Amino acid sequence: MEETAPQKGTVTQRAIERITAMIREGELEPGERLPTERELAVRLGISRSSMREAIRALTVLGMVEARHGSGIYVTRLEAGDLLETFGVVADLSRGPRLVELLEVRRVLESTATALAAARITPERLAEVEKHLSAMNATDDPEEILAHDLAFHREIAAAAGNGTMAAILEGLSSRTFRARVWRGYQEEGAFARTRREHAAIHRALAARDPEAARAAAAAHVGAVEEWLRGRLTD
Amino acid sequence: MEETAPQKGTVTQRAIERITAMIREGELEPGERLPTERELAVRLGISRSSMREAIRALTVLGMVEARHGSGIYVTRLEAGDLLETFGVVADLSRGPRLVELLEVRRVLESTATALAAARITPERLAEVEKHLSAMNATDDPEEILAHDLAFHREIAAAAGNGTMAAILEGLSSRTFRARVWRGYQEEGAFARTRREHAAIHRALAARDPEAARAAAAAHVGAVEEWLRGRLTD
DNA sequence: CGACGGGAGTGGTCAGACCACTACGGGACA
DNA sequence: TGTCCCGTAGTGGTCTGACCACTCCCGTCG
Repeated sequence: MEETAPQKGTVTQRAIERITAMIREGELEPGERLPTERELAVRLGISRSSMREAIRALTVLGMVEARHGSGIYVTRLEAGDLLETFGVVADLSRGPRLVELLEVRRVLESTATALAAARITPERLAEVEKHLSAMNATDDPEEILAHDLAFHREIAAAAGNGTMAAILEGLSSRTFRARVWRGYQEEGAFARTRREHAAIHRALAARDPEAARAAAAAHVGAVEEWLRGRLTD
Repeated sequence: MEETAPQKGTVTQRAIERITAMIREGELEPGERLPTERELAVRLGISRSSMREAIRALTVLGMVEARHGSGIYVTRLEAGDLLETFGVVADLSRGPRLVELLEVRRVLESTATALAAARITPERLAEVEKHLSAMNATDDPEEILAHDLAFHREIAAAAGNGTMAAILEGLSSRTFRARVWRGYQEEGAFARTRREHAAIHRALAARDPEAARAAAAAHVGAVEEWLRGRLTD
């Protein structure tokens, strides 16, 4: 029936796949600039509107970045770039799925903390200590949360697995932490959190992976348990 | 200087945020149909082209699904829908990051398998057995790979954490498995893989979480080690 | 030699038209 | 009376061409 082209799916979808393939096969290197929207549209034989939709899709996926007036560029294609969308899951989750997310975080965070205990450099450990003190030196919830995030981020980075760190980053997205943390801290969990952070830091300083794993698991597990209880009410 | 609207970011970006907010706040329920593209464009005071780009972005994020001729619908918003994009990381990763991905998978897969050992139902265990036998009964690599995937998928589902299962699904995306698996199996790892799968199954049947965790970790770890060695060549 | 100003080129937005497909209901038929 | 079919209204999908906002570079002027 058809003449030449199989024409499966929408033209935009095909454009997305074509460009994805070019990036995957290495025809387009990280940081490299793509042809213009107009040129890409001509090359693939589609309209500029459709091409723009494809570009938008790739932008959301973190594969590509558009700079107004300058051009479209391939990102560094690192885990952080590609996993930025991970945060939406955390943002849109409610009820039981928040517990699931914490469960995943407990598993990954404990592993990352254990790895960090074995690999962390003195400089980075100092950074961790900095955030720990800053966190204990203020009463402003916003500031506490910020240092709390930075504390764990530093540890995740020290674990040496960028992919794991990127996933953990997504699991701690601002709105997620704010939603869960608020209720947790309102019930006077400050002291407990402080003790747990101190325990994690001690394990890191002692270069004790097993203790670090246990401390991190307990830390996340505490929030997890609290949330579980709150859901059954 | 400005009159009324602060106008931060592009209009498309704002549209994405507006609709995301509507979904997050529950104004739009899962499965519900959105207003027309044309209507949404009018409501937010932007052109249809820009609105279409916003819709495309939300489609890629798995929050929304467009059906030609019918309308735009909010997805079920389950972990599987939202984490579909996770696969692109696996598809675009090369070299050291493949090892990182396997490291993450080892951690999550071992936990999921341990949970499954404690929770799996007889029916689901029968499914697992089915794929195990099917995998051992053929020589066609394609078929083996398919049953291999299904074997682990079934176990992940039995663990009862949909989010974890969705992440693992992304880590086993077709192209990823094909790329890594091919080289691994070509070196005669069939027998080894078979033994490891059998060990995992035994642990599940025995309802032994610790054994299951160890077997799964060893299974993924074997591939991980092989890949590590191949990268240093 | 350096600052600067303008123009070419890029992504961002808009408008309006038409195409492809779905869903639904009214009419023809058994 | 019931069933099937097909027309049609309405939806997403695509195209065109125009203009705007911004970046970057190069030639000019001080």
